[in-house]
Amino acid sequence: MFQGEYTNNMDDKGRVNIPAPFRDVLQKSYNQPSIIIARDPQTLCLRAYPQQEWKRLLAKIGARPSNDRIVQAFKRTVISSAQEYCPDKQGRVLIPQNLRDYAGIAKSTVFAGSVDTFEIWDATAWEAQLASSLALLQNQDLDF
Amino acid sequence: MFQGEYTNNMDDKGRVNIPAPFRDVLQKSYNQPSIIIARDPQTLCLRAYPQQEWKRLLAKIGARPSNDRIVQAFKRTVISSAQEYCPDKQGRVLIPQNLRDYAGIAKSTVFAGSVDTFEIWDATAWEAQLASSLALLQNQDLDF
DNA sequence: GCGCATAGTGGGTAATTGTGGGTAAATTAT
DNA sequence: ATAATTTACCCACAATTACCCACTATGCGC
Repeated sequence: MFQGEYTNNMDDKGRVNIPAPFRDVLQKSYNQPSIIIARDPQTLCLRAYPQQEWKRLLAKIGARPSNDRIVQAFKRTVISSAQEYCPDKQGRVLIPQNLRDYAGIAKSTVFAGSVDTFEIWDATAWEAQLASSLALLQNQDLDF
Repeated sequence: MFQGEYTNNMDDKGRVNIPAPFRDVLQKSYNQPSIIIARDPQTLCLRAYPQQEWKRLLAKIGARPSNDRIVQAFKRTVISSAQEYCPDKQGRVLIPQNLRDYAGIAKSTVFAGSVDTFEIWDATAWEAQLASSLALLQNQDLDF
């Protein structure tokens, strides 16, 4: 399972290193080095899925009526952006321009574990998001 | 399955390159390089079907009573515009004028994967559509 | 403190993909 | 039938991406 937060730099070609611990999870828990990266529909970040988790998501979508507006919107935002990536020998993937734009990724990039997927953020956006997430939790009674 | 978003330029002759990953899917999953392109009845874009998926669609239409008004409208908009295209050696197809007009395609053209078909958009129209799809999803509780 | 291993970064080269344009065939109109 | 226009096919170039190698930085054990 994916956990932890890591910051890596995207180079001029648009490549970023997938944190080694995440690559380990892919290898050990999923026996598959490659991931599917797509837009996150709710927030301006990207989400990376191991193949198995991606298939699960597709199955959920497939179970719904295909003329559903939400399903259509989902296909247009998420499915359309999704692509499979296999890290190179150094553990990097090339994030295409449209996805970089969506998440506002300039250079400093944050990888955040999210149990069975992980998120990819622009470092600045990540900090802002973190602050607001904390603010939300502080006004809440948590039973865990 | 078709996924990912790609932007290619239509040249002066009206030809556009089908993104290589899509051609791969056609070859590997459908063993057939050619596609059927037709108007999308719901939005101002074109939809490309592998032969097999197109047949499936025709079967669905055939199952309905042929005097149904919806079926008639569907035939007049979609079926009438449909044509089979085989990419040339460079992977391009020539989109006829009437279809270009329908989708408002000028030059910059977006190909968006949509599981078992893919959509063809004018780049500007695509961006507008993407923005509204995102707006729709962000106000939604998604259970997937 | 020193060396080794691992993680991350930068850059060069070769292959693939995308683009522009020319010529021949085919289609349509005159 | 001939001319004009369009479409199909082919070749060459440009841009992008994948792949490979080398270097740096950091942590860990000795």
